[in-house]
Amino acid sequence: MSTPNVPAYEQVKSYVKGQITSGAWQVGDTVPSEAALQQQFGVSRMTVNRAVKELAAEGLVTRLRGSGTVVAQWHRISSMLAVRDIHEEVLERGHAHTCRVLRLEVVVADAVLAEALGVRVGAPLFHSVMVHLEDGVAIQLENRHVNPAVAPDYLAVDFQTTTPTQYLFACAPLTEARYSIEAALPSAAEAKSLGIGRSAPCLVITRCTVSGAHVASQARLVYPGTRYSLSGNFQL
Amino acid sequence: MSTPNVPAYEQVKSYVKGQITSGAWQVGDTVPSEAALQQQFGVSRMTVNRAVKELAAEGLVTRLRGSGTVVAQWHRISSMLAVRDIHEEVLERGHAHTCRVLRLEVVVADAVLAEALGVRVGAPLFHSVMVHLEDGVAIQLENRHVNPAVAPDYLAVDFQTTTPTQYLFACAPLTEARYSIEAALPSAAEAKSLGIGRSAPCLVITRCTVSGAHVASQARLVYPGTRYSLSGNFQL
DNA sequence: ATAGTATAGTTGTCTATACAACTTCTAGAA
DNA sequence: TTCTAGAAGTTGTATAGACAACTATACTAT
Repeated sequence: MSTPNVPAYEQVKSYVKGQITSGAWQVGDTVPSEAALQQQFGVSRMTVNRAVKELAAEGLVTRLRGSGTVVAQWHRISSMLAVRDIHEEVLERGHAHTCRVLRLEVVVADAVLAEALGVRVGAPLFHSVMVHLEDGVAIQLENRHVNPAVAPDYLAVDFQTTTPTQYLFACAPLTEARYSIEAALPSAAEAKSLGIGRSAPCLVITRCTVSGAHVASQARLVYPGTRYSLSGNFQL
Repeated sequence: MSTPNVPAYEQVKSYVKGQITSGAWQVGDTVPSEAALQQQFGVSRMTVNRAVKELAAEGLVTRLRGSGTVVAQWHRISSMLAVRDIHEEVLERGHAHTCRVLRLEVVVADAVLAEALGVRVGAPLFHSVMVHLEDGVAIQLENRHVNPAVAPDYLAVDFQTTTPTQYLFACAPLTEARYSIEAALPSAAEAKSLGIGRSAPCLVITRCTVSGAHVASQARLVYPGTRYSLSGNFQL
């Protein structure tokens, strides 16, 4: 090791990464074999293996047993897009988060809800509608249906101190989540609750969370487009 | 190894993952140490280390040297959200992708563009506006400014066969990308080009790609909300 | 010429060991 | 009681070696 502070495998990673990002190694080019890198850096094969394996996990290279390693086609333009708990997000910006509960009730599952939550038509479901405010400004309307089998005490939760997401996490471990993001206009009720016009475009996130064999809940999150945007970045 | 086909480290991973998703180990609980798991499974410590290290990379557990491993506080319902090349996305759905180029020209950088692309005010920039169609239906309007230093031949590209993203990838390796997603109404020109009304909400993705020292390009991608949605899912 | 076989090269996994870096707890000293 | 030093426990990194699984190539026999 030349520099004791930087691990050897990181040095190998940096080297390979540098060759790729500089354009020296083009897409489809073969990356030196582990044996070659081992000689070049004077480290053990396991160390080289770790370096290249991690690069493969990051999507920079593609490995094929018996064949070799090549520079990958798409350095994932896909990136981690965090859809986080609104409470934490607001707090992290150093602002105050408050919540106004508009509805908290038991409803009967219609065909659509029954299908989505995996219950029988006519089965009872918990339903909550609340507005989340950041420094007094409404930034999210949360319309949620909850499976009573997963969170039997949902109606008794104090949503001033606990968000539905937090409570559901505590009730049952999450095993799967599906979501979609689209642009849409708010319904009349949603517009009124958010204090925006009916023609104001909104980001609508629909999220369905699964816990084991049960669908835990389905949520429709409406964000006024003028007050909220998702952002992310991607490096290397 | 009980089953020769499944690697030992995968068995350890499955075990730990199962304990977490079943709720047996709650958030904050300590995960058995590598030495304990080593004894339990009768494998070497390196194998256990790989298993738990990968779980940490996946975000299921948090590790702290000297202290131990605990079940992670994953309020990050984060997931890979793929913002992909429109061409491939349409082809993958088995549909036909066509493209209508509306503008392809040289413009002079104003203050905003100069700042975004890291060039001087007044410097020349390439500007393209095109509509992408899926089976003849407009699904994306792409408004892009390109740094000539990165892609000097941008104006000569045949965008019927090559998308700007593909061409820019070929020109210069991507090192960084920033993007944001918001809901907005289209401008009059955008609405006309997409064949939608001015009051139709749209998903707007703004993306800035960096290649080495240069900002390669900045793009504004407008998707009609009624025809497009981003979706993803997250497991385990 | 073609098909099958052997061989070299490459990656995937696993072991046993070693040391370093860090945290936590405990026992002893002030 | 309070502080400090040390011991024990835990994770991070690295090594040398081994075998398995797979690919690609070259060679041989038909």
